[in-house]
Amino acid sequence: MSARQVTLAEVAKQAGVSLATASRVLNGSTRQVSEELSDRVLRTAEQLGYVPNASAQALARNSSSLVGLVVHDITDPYFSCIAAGVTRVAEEAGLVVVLGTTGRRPEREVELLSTLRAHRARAVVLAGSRTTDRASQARLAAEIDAFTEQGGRVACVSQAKLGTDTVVPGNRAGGRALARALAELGHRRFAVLGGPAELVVARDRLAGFKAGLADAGIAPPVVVNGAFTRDGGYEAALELLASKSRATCVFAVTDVMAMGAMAALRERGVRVPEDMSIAGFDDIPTLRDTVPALSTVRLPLEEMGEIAAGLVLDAGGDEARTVRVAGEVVLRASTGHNILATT
Amino acid sequence: MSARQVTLAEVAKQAGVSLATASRVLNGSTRQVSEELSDRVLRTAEQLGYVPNASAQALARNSSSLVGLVVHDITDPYFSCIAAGVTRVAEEAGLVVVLGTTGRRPEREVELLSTLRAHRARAVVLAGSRTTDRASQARLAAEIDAFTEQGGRVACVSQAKLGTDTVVPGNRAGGRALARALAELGHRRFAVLGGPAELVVARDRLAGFKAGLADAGIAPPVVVNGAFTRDGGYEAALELLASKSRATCVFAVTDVMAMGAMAALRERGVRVPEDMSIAGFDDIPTLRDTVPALSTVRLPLEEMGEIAAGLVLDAGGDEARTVRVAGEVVLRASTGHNILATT
DNA sequence: GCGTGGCCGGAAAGCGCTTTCCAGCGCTGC
DNA sequence: GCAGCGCTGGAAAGCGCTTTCCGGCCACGC
Repeated sequence: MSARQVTLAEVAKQAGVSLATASRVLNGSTRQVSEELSDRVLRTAEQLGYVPNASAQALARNSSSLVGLVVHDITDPYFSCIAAGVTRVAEEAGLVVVLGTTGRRPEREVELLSTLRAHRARAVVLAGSRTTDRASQARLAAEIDAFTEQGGRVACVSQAKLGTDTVVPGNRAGGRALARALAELGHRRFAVLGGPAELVVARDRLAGFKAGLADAGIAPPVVVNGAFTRDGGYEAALELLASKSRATCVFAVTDVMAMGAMAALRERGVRVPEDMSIAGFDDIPTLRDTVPALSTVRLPLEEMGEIAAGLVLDAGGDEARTVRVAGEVVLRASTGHNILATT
Repeated sequence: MSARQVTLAEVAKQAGVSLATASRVLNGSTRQVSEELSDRVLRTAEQLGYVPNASAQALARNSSSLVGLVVHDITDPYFSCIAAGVTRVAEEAGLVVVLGTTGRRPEREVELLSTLRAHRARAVVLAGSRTTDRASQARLAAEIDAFTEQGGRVACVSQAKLGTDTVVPGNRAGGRALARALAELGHRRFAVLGGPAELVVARDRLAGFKAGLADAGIAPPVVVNGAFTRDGGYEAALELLASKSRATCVFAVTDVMAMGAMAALRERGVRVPEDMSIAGFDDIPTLRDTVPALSTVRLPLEEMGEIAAGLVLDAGGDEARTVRVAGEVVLRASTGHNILATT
């Protein structure tokens, strides 16, 4: 088996031209080749089923057609939406997407970046969330530097890294707007199911939410932290219930967490929104059909992926660009009016 | 900027050894190198921040560390779960996953395979569903042949392609078991929201379901075809309602379609399960918290991805292996007893 | 004491492609 | 009529690595 691969040399020989000519025909260099030879080469290439060896090209050109995409968990709809945006843009540009998953371990992010560097990836989109841990931050920054030094470009989604292009969702503003909208529904006592304390995204959303409450002259919320996952939301909600909090409305910093929280409430016989209103963040498409429909802050996730890919693919100047995308509050059935509203 | 990349040659020179020795140290060849030199090389490599050029390695070794993964839509939880399984196994094996999305266009699948071939990918997992269209089948088969000829391995999920390893979920058996289980709830008139007629997966599930009904002595279901997506389910359900079918239970061949269908029913004021029972297929984890909880046939999606990756990564013999994974009927709240059950 | 292996280092030949450089040729312009 | 230019084709030098092959060294055995 394993009929050896057709090489450019074979095509050239078969077509009776030099290696150089064949190469020029088959990849559109700046140089012209007469139509006759060009035709001949094209035809023989076709006939022999020639496929260029991407590694050899990458080596000779010193640049590959790989684009990295680093996410925590491709199963999480948040990331898969972003991934969809990134792949669409990359594929249109004729590039190939390398998917790396970190499982939320910072060191894995560094490893992946290093691997991507080994492959001379042209660019990489970091979609994971930034943590506040100093040490891993520093290692990541070093790796990013190495990557850019080598000529690669890096863009981040939602984590402003020094010197990289970034797509920044309005986490803070979204949280704030949501808090106000919920206050307008008459709620006065809030709880928040926050993500891990060290996650910047979670902190921003929480901070915005608190600010919004303050705007409305409402006391700060009870905050229960949990993992940034469905189960995290579930556990945090149970904890909240156990704490006998008197909150009438709970904000889960993520739709996925909100789903977990709703499951917990349901199990405990707490009705949504009658007994408790709940809101999330992200507006995950897959979850739009749930009952009761989840109030949330909509983020254009796929578009964010596209923007990130766009940033990272067109060279751009030297300085880091930042694209802000706004979140839009969407109130649905999971949040009701609080009839008991007092001052 | 762009401090040029550290090469093996530089490391070797700096360490005062030959290129060969440096290479042997830094990638564990069969040959031994004295501890002294080895240490020296390791140290300088570390010091200089040496990262091997993967393209050059791939070229020299004539094999890369890339594994392809082809899906229709990474946003679809079905695929993202499989993707998670594949990436986990691949990353453990020190390989890098290239993600390609087809947008359900068969020709795109062929293109991707060809790109993967150009990159000398070591293996590829095809997770897309097979269609019955002759022409695209043939082109795909040709491309697969070319890929394997070149030494790459191919595995498919749920589509038995000639000569490739395959992970086959029990679509037929699952559909059949589901039909029987629903019949036992007393339902006698069924409808099916089938996927596109040319999708083998959809057909198998439908065929199994029909067989199950036949087992129970029940008349064949009304079948409405729609796209293999949430919207497809939504549309199909509307169409079903418009047809004034008297079905008391509807089977959507996919959980995602079932979600769309439930949305349609809800909009039309049809209660689930009181007025209409509904069941899906796949048991998508993200959808497990929906209300009413969806009855379905559970497939171990991540595991299927892992198995596929495992098949494609360990060489195996020459003949195609097939691993069957069973679906498990899970009845939840979306299917109720049919109290009006007659014969 | 010398022949014979076994080991380890290094030189060098690729891997398949790109790209520079040079040679040849037909034109134009004076 | 010839210098000079622009254009096309080919030879060849890499790109950074792996791996074969060879040569030198040491240890061992007779």
